[in-house]
Amino acid sequence: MPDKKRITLKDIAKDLGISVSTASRALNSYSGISDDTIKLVKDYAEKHNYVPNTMAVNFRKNKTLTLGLIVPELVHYFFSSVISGALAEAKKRGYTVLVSQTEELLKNEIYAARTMIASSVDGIMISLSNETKDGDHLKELLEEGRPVVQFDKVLDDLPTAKVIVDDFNGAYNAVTHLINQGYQSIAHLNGHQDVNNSVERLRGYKQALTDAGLETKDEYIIHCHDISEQEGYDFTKDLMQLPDPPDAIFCITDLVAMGSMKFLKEKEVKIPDQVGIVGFSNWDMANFVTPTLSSVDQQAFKMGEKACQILIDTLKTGELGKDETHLIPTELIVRQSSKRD
Amino acid sequence: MPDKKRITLKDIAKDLGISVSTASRALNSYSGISDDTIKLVKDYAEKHNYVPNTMAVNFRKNKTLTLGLIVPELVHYFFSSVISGALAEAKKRGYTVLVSQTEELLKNEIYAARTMIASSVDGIMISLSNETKDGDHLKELLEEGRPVVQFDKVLDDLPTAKVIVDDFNGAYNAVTHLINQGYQSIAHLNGHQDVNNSVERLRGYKQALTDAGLETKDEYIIHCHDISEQEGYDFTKDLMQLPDPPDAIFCITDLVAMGSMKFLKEKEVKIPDQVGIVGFSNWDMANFVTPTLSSVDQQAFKMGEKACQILIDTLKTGELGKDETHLIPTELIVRQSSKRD
DNA sequence: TTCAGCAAACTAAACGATTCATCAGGGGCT
DNA sequence: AGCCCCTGATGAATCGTTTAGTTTGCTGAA
Repeated sequence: MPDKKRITLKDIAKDLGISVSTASRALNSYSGISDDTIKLVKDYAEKHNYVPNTMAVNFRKNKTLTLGLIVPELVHYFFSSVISGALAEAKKRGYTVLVSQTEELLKNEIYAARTMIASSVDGIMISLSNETKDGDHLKELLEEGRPVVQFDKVLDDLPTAKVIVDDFNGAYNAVTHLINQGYQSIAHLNGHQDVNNSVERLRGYKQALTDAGLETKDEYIIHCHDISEQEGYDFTKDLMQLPDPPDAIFCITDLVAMGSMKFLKEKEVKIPDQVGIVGFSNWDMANFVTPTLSSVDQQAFKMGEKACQILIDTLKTGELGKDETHLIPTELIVRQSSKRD
Repeated sequence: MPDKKRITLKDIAKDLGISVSTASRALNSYSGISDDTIKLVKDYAEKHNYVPNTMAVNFRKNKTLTLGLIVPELVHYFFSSVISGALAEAKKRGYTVLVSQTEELLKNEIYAARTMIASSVDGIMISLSNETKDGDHLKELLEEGRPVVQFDKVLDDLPTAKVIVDDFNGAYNAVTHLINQGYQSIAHLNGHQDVNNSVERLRGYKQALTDAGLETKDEYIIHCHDISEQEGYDFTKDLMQLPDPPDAIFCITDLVAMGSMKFLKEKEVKIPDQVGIVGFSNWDMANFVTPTLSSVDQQAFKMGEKACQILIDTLKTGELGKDETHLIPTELIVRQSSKRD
């Protein structure tokens, strides 16, 4: 059992014949310490490989330099990218990150929030589960003075900073692109109308059509329930059986787009010649399907970065985050599935 | 600024007219406290929502109930699954997890290890970066008595517990499956021979051929450098231009398999009729390519679980982990790309 | 010469929980 | 009655660091 005991401030002080407080101040470059002493202590610390005991520091300062990050699903291109961005920003600013996933269950989310409190993180970033309808468990954090930043799936009436994807413009640009490619009858596989993202994307879709002088048809707008590949398949089938089938489909998600393309390929409908497809999310698989799938990139990495940045800024200024919403711009990635010229 | 001050043991003691130590012992169900007092204290704590200050406990006990987890790449199906498994196990046993990624760079790995030490995690799980050739930065942890568990990409001569995929049997089963499907000339797109996984998979490939009485041909074994889709494409082209081209390809990775299939589809070679393909990793995209890709699932979730379990067991027993290697069995997922009957 | 002023160092308290060593009091035993 | 032992409770030390408050000693001005 190695357990090589770490050297402490006390050891330094004793060996150098100074007091513990002097050693502490010297290392932290506090005022009221001579340059000589500072050098002396720093050299000694360096040489003896002094590492301050973080637990003691945390305890004393009542800060941990640790942030909590709660996501619904970890094995997910979008969320792992968000985490990646948050980790990068946190690292840059000297913080570490405690990660937890809820599997889209409220009870896990509450548990995670409690755990974060217990681990005394300085603040948290969270993307809410689908089940979450109120934020009592987050209020507990706020009441303790630990700031919260919501991202992606947020609760509007919870007074915290929020970072969300610019779904409206993402959808708007995607549909406008389809129009520019010459598609005339564009359908939209949308999601639940009680989910914000779905609402915004639908709004963007409609606005793009309107702005281009195209009419919106109700039968071209279908709402998925569980946003699965199967639904993409089934609803595309429905769409293509309409008396006046669409010549392009804007899908709420790449997964739905996969199902959509699967059906079309089975029926030997040519993509993009006969029907154009654009997805949303830009999963890595968009590159690997045939034809490759055009998609709206949500810049998840940037979202993680931004959320983390806001959180740390809040911690630094000491103000308990303002209730501001930040939009992350999307980027349309055009691939084969929608390029007709 | 809310900052509702938490109640402390001292408060409880004062209000109840007992000593702090009695309160502490009562809450921790120590011996030598009457049942009456225990009930009294527990009820009071419950009522006033007492939460022990974790930082103080950590400090006092020199334990954090926090584990470190270091992976090369977070945005990656395999690694995010590992993390997911580790988080699940950690949660089950009351631990939290600090996550960090190295982007396959040694310098980041060293930094991450340092950060973990500084954050005083109780122990860490790590999958090494490609650049890592020695484990000095991990020895620092071991010397502090913090156990380390290596997984996936490991350094054999570092005396820690290791959890790795059973690459040999995974490859063996994949190739045997191809043989059973009637393929006779099976090629293998392998990786670097200084990476353990590659060596093992190659060994499994050869053994399967030998056991089936088939001969191994050198020109059927190609070593990729960066294991990319492009390489899969290029090397498959090379293979198919041989005077005696293979009728099946076992690819070191799904990504390589993607490239392989891309080439074959472009040349209108029928998969699986003319050429069978099996990949390794079972990425989610294996389900979305056409035809769907047979692949060896590495059970990443289980690997994370196992690594975490070993780590926590080590912590509980207090022994600094034995140098044992645990193999995680693989599972062959047969899809269209290799099913000929 | 004396003392205000200041820099540099020190002492000690504090953070909140755990735990070792101690103590009071009561019951049982001789 | 005197002694021991046991139970239930207490006091105080401790973990390593930070920091408020104080002391020391020196310089330079009155």
